[in-house]
Amino acid sequence: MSPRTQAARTEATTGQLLAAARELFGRDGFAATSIDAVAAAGGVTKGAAYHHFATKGALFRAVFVGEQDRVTAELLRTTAQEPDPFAALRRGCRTFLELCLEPAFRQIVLLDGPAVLGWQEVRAIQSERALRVLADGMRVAAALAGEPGVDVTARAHLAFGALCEAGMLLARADDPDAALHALLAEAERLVGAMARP
Amino acid sequence: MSPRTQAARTEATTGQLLAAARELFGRDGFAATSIDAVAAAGGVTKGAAYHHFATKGALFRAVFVGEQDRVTAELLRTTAQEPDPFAALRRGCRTFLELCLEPAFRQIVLLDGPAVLGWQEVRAIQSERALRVLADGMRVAAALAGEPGVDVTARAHLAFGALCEAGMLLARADDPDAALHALLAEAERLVGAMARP
DNA sequence: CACTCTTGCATACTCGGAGTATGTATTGTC
DNA sequence: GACAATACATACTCCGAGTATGCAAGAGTG
Repeated sequence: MSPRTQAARTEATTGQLLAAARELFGRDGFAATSIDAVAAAGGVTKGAAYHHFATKGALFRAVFVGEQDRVTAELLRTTAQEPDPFAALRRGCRTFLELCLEPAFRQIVLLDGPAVLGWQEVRAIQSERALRVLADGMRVAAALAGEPGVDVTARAHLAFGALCEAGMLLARADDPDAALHALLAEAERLVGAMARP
Repeated sequence: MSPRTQAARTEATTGQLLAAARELFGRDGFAATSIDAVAAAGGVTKGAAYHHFATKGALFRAVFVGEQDRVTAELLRTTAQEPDPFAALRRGCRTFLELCLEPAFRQIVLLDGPAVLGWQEVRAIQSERALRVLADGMRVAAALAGEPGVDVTARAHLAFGALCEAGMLLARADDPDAALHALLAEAERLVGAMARP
């Protein structure tokens, strides 16, 4: 190997580990995935994993945050093109549900996340990410609908919970495409209703 | 001990185990609870536990089903007194959120359930219980609102997801009573909106 | 009411996986 | 170039899920 800087080594190793962890956690779930397996899949040993991540939960947390960042970026990207706040909310629903079509995303974000990290931790992570985007969107929409300055955090949470459930429901549908349309309609209805006074 | 019938012995032992399991799973979570601990708390040994429950997951499943039955019974009891379908739906929201005030209920039903049993299994269990009550209520309400025969399963799921999220949100509120009122208002709004065309 | 057969349960294991201790090589600093 | 710090590997410990086996106490049959 060519000599590299420490930062580069760390970057490379954690990158391998995170990629492998996202793969295995996403496919087999947190409980059924061992650190050894992740390390092996990442081309390193358990020692390396424990050098960079204090615990198995910490590794999972990093993967979880990565997924959250992905959703947030997607949400910001797709909704930015919608000038109308309500249209942006609907577009956000669609983006989120489309992400839920990935089994790994569902497993990590919707199933294991809360159980492994605790709800409080998950909430803290999401508050600055997807939930923030949703709440911001609802605030703008509420202002447009003639109810400015209202506190939308609770509404955003409820709507988010509904979206997560829709995502899981979508997963096991016989015809995902048809289900996506039906659930999307319901979700848009719901979010729209929540965003108005 | 006085000589007893086999059925009575089984009944007693599984009862002890389920009570202890509900206590420990509810307090420490599934992962942090060992079968040994449950058995000890129930006054028996691991052997007894594994005689009646094939696996740790099976024991958890039994506890989970017990909680689901509890919710369902409570929902049926409290909503039965409401003559108006919409009032019954609102009452159901209140009942559910009040149950969510119990930490053990949240831990078992909302946090660990999906991760341990898988979403599909959880859905199957709930479909004949709480979700059924909610869907039935929404069907009646939809019929009253002039949209009879509509398929409300998707809506019921979304509303249920929102309620679960509200339950978790309620848990960490500084003032649970005030939060209960605020969230209840939002939840009733949401369920009401979902139940109408 | 003997005699088996089955069921309920305890004790004694195996084994895999999370976390730790320690050694070694590589990089960064003076 | 010596010393420190960091990145990583190897070799453990230990706990807990699941298994094997043994035994005792109902339950069916003559």
